[in-house]
This record gives sequence, structure tokens and C-alpha cells, in this order.
Amino acid sequence: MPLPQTEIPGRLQMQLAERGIRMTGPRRAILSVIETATKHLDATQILRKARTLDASVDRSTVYRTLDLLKRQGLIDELDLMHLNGEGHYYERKLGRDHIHMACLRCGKITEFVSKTFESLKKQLERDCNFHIVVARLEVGGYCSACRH
Amino acid sequence: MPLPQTEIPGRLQMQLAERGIRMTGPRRAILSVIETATKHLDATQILRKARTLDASVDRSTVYRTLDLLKRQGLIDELDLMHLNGEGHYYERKLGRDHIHMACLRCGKITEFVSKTFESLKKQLERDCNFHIVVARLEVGGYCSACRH
DNA sequence: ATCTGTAATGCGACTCAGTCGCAACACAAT
DNA sequence: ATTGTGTTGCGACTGAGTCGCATTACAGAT
Repeated sequence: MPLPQTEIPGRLQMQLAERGIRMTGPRRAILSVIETATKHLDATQILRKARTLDASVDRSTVYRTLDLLKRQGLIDELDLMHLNGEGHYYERKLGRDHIHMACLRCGKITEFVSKTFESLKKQLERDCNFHIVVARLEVGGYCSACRH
Repeated sequence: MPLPQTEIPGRLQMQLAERGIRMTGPRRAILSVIETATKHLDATQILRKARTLDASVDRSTVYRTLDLLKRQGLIDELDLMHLNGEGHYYERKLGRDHIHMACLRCGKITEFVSKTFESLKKQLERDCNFHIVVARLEVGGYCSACRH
């Protein structure tokens, strides 16, 4: 997962402040968890980690904050091919979209940035006269270590 | 939704037979519903329609049959950007993959077949040494009628 | 046509993700 | 310090999907 090392901690918090959105204790905890994540987390994992920073955080606050971040276009929601149950995973939305590849055998998630994907989105917007807000490409299959 | 008119009714049933999979009443009803669908259906809708053909069909049989068809690679599972709740939608898997575009305002689903998408998948398999089993590209945004 | 092993089914109870209404609370602007 | 409004925790709820189990029904062999 190529997260840029140059990322400033508290950036999400800043982006919400810029938009005039109120900052609170639980929100700070949740944002911090999302920012410092080293893998894709689901709502339950975010809740658990947030509680180590602010023990009072409630499940519904996690969901409400995730909704807020989605609406603000600051995070992306992923399924990761539902390898583990029906829930969703979340990650910071940074500059360019990337493709998620999920290995159906070992569960490894690989991310991939592609110029062709960018072209495809442009083609889509042009040919279909469609204004893209969010694009999600997920692939299931077998990674290099697991293919036979 | 560009379903080929040349499609033989009962084709899914034939494909399962070819693979030596047992045919039953409830299964026939569910397959028939999927084959004759004119829009994307979720499990609950499939259940309701299947019951008009065979009143005894149970919810769990629908889920089990959908799992079977997924494992056999005969249907695709879609989220359609979760415009209506958390459930999944299903459609026959025919030759080439297509992209699903969901309008965030009017809810219209548009399908799009793209040569670039095919290239992208080939590039992915080559560059990442990844064997693709299923690829799902979903886009949310505003359709031509709803963009402003 | 009947028998029979195995796969599929219906049922009901269950899990788990996510939602909602509401009273209490806390932020930030004054 | 005060206050209005947005946010929170709580608890109850919904809806999708799962599971174990006793029963049923398919399809191949006789």
C-alpha cells in the first residue's frame, strides 16, 4: 500500500476545518486512526482502534464520521471482493485512484496505479457524457505467489 | 442493459447440467428469474419473483443458488454503488465485462463496454503477474440528464 | 419402474453490519 | 461565561446473509 511518507499527520482534520466542519474528540480519534492506518480497516476495526485514543467513542459515531468523510470525498469505500464477510473497508483518498487486486487464495491486497485507468475514466466521461465522482475498480484472482 | 436477444431460455440450466450439477424445482425457478430479468435484481427481488413460479422457494435457497452460480462463474455480483442499501445485485455473466455507471441523483444504471477496459485488464495481468478471475468496475457520478 | 445414496431444501434461529430517534452533551462564536 | 446548534452515546431496531439440522427429491444403477 503506497502511502506517501510526506503526508502530514492531522491533514484530514485540517481539511474538515477548511470546510468549516466542527471538530470533536471522537472525530479526532477516528481521523487519526484512518490517517495512521497501514492497511485497509473496516468500521469495527476503526472503532476498536479509536477507542484506544478515546474510550467513549461509539459505533454509531464511527459510521456517522465515515459517512461525513465519504460525502466530503476524503475517503473511499472498498469491498475488497468481500473476502472476509460483507463489510466495507476504508482508505484515505489521495490524488490518483488506484486499482485493488484481491488474491482469492491468500487474501493479499495489491494496489496498482495505471495511466490506462485514467484514460478509461476520461473516455467514459466523454463517450457517455457522464460526470464521474467516484470510480472503483476491484479485481479478484490469483497473485503471483498463488497462481498455479 | 444490452442483453443479447439471441439468448436461449434455459441456457443457465444447460450450463449447470454440462457441469454435472443437479437440477431441482427451486433452482429452475431461480435460474429462470435471473435469465428473464430486464434489470438488476437483488436477492430479495429474486426470491419474490421465484416464488411466483414455485411458491415453496426459501430465502436460503436463493442465497445458496446465487453462491453456486458465482462459484461457477455464471453470474456477477454488483454493488451499484450501494444507491439503495447494503445489498447486492446480480446479473448473468456473458462474454465481455462491462462497466456500471450509477447516477447519484436519479439512480439510473448505465452499462458500457470498452476496449480500453480490456486492455487495462491485460496490462494488469502482465505487469502484476496476477491471474484475473473477476473484475468489477463501478462508477458513481452524474448522468447526462442530471449533470448541471 | 423401483430403489438408493447423496445433494439440495425448508425451516428457524442466529450473526453481523449498519441505522435511527432521542435526550444529553460539547464545541466555537459571541 | 453564555448560548445555539451540531454532535454524541445509548439502545433498540432493521435487513442482509448464514448455519445446523431433519426432511425431501433428484438422477444413476438395478
